[in-house]
Amino acid sequence: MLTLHNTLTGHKDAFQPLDPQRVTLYVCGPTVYNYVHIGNARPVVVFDVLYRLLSRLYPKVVYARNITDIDDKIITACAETGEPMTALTERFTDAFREDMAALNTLQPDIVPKATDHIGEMTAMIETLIAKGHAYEADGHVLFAVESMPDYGKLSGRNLEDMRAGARVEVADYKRHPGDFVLWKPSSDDQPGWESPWGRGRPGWHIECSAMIHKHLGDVIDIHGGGQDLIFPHHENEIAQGCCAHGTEYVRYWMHNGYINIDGEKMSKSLGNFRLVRDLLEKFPGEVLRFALLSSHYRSPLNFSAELLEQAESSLDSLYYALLGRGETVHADPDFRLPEDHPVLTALLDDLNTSEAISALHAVAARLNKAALEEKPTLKAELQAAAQLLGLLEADPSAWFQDKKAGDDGLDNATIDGLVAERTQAKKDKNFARADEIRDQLKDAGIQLEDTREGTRWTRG
RNA sequence: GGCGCGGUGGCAGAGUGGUUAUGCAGCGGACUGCAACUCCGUAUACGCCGGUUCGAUUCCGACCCGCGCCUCCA
Repeated sequence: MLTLHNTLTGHKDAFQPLDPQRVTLYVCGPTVYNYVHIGNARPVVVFDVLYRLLSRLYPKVVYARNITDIDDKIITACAETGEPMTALTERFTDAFREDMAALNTLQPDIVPKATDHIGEMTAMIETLIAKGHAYEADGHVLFAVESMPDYGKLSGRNLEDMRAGARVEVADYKRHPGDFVLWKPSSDDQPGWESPWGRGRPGWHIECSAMIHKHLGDVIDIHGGGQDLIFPHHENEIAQGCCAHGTEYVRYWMHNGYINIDGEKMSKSLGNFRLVRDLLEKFPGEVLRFALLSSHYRSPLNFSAELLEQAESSLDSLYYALLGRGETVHADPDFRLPEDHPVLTALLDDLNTSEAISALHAVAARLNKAALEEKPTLKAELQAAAQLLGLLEADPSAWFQDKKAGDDGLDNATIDGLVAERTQAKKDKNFARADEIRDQLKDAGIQLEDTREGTRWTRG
């Protein structure tokens, strides 16, 4: 049984899909005005694991993750670069797709773009106005939070507190300080679309509600995102979705914790972010993925070079188990991971990825110790279990040989030649020459290992 | 001010009312021509103070410290 921590209830709940034949998952995607940082990547990787898990448990999972390609930050970025909006957003959408692919995440089934859904958004806004949940004022359309009795239920706040705690100047056309924009007017130099309220553009929250409604339905099973989206974004989505369609909108809300740098939240506004793109220059994507999964998704994760180095060492040891001691082992193609496998049960417990990784190491240890005839099954077990986490999908020898190719200035053929020369030297008991070659390669970052089946080499 | 989260061994990081987390790094040993990999063994821990209990890192209360949201943000 799968249990998930639901922000709405505040504790772990048994997951019961509305329709077990069609589980629906929506995750908030990026606003494409910049390259994404590792904090943006965390929910993508976390919910990728959830997607893999759900796909094992249910016959059909529909996973959607949006692209926000209209937003004031985008307009600002365009003004700075002088680039047309679609050129800029397409550039960063492509970059996002590439970066996430490098982290070995699966493509969602649906990747809707906000600008393709302006019609759905205006239709939803009209519904909200018709039902008395929204009003037009000063060229804007605003959601009236007081029209919704349980507004604030996700983030645990009430309207009185919000009025008292308002830290920003409230626009005078708002009936209540908590009222939020559904549609706002665009000036002539800003991107905009014709609407019943004049030329304008959508507010931030409406796109997700409209796209969920169109692609997934009136009610979805799981909606995920970063903790900072709980308020106001997801609270307002609930308001829109519930009030427009008279449903509960989302049944399970899941939120991942932040990534910190030196104990402080990593964010674009603080300027202490690490771009995925830059990190990929130094570490394989799988190392970044492993680091992101090394702690529980709801805990803060302190990001550092040491974290990545430890992740790489740990991942190496798992790949070493697959690589073996020189013997040739083919994974058993008929192996199927049992329902009570420790890696699976760890993930079923609210995605306990650190425990799952621990269980992975236990399988690797058994594989390392196993008799040759037991290795095909254990190798298949390790790969099948790791697949749930999106790990260990590379060829083991390619993992070691290719991961830092180019750093040492040696191509694989040259290395193979030196290794062959050393093997001959060893045969001739010329250990001085053999060690000289090994030291030379070691200085270039290449380790040699003598196995029963011959010498093999690894980078990094 | 309102709401919420967390403080675990050198580092990362799970978990539990009594029994080894796990990984990385360290130390000792086996293997090896020497190494590497692997295996075996091993040290170091649960913020502080009370309470409940036969027994608490795990439950309860107070305190200290750190962090987050309340405003764009994964």
